[in-house]
Amino acid sequence: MPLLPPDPQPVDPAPKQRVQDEIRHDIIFGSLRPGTRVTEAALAAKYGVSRIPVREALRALEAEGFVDSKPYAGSTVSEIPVDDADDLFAVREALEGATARRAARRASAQFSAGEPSAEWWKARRLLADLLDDGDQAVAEGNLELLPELNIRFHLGIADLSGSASLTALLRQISGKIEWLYATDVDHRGKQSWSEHRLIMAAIDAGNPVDAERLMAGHVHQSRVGYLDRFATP
Amino acid sequence: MPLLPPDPQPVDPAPKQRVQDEIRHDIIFGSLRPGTRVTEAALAAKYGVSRIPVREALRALEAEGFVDSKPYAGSTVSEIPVDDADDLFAVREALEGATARRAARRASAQFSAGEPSAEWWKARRLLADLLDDGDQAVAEGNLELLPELNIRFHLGIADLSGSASLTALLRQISGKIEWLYATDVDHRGKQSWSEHRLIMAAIDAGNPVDAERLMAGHVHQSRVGYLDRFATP
DNA sequence: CCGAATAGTGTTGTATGCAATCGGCCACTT
DNA sequence: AAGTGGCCGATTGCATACAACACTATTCGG
Repeated sequence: MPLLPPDPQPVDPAPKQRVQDEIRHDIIFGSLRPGTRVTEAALAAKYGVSRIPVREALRALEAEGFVDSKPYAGSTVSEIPVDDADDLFAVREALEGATARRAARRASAQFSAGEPSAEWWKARRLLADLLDDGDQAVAEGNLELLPELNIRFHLGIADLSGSASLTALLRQISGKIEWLYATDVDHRGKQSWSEHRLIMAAIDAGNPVDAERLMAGHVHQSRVGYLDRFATP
Repeated sequence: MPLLPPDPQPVDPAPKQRVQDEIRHDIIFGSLRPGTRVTEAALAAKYGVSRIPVREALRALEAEGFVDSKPYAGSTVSEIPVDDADDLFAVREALEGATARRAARRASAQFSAGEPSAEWWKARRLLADLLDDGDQAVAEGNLELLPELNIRFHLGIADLSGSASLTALLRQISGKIEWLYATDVDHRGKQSWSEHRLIMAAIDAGNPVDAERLMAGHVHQSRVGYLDRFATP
């Protein structure tokens, strides 16, 4: 019986990154509940890779605060930091106010210096698509898509700010905050999403003051909304 | 010539952690300048371990924002985020205000509920030693010891707050901020260090309001001092 | 019957080897 | 001579193999 050619499967571009994103997604939105014990071997089998990529993914997720590891003892999914909710939102307000302000500054700088750079256009284009996707989701009532789109929008703004260190911080904190909403599926409605276009407009207009104010207010609204819902004072 | 017995060296307790701390220390304080290309093999040889612990350390440092890695292309030391200085300080004010406040709350909670837990005592003890070491360094004029002690004090307060997620965030941001001071050896003087005892006292007194106010003011002072020195408006 | 030392099992930590990929150099073409 | 294509060294990504350690259960002594 003739063997088929070795492996015409589409080559997996980056196993480690894929594994890391999958596990994080499963923790934030899905199946991996806090306290669950996760072993490298099990995850390796689940994703069809060896332990090494899984190890690296777990280390990264540990740095992001989603799993706790003890040497030779294994890893477990962290507890959702509900007690830190208010503080996390406070830090996020400061952080996202800064990213929005810087994004607006950078936008005007890009245009005043001739043609914007390629990477700027790429980031801006991504945001345009995200806004469209979100609007479509709202129009069709697919509110369950919003949490993921929401993260990506805010990270997109951070990218546009051009600050790697602020983006890294936001990546860490926004994941946690989205995690807080884990049990609440359609927690933020159409109102919250529509504010994104206002923020985007302020950035495009190169208006740092409005961009920061709108973003801080936007974040503050979700903070208040969260605390109203899950009052843990 | 007779061979010595195999390896009477004191056993290395945690190579990966040690390597990671060493590299980060070299980046923040020492020899590894931004833009330097770091290869796994070279670091492995330097620290006498195989590539795997080095890999994991580099991944962690990448998550912390100290190195940039591209797949199959290698890693380089990141640029010092001088442009983000003001924003990083702003975020840090919000963050450390929160940790100090929570540390004070937790302190009173520990004592009101009978005997404090063992881990609380351990963290508190560490801070006591740090404060003594810092005072001694100031008294003897060893100001070059202060940056490292400073990081550890602030992280110690975060530990005392009992919030893992806030501690993780601070770990990331405080490293960057100390990095900003890299070129300036004795940047903060005796005044700044002495404020630490005031903060500690407010926490021990279980006074969240004072703890937050003092800590925020303390951080704000270093922010102002930094911007005065390296004005990049 | 109970406590403590101990062997067993499972999991992580590290080392080595090989394959995939990137960057630069050189010959070749136009 | 400048641009272009392909080859080669260097480096990382991953898989397999083994060693070190933590946790559990079992057994032995009291």
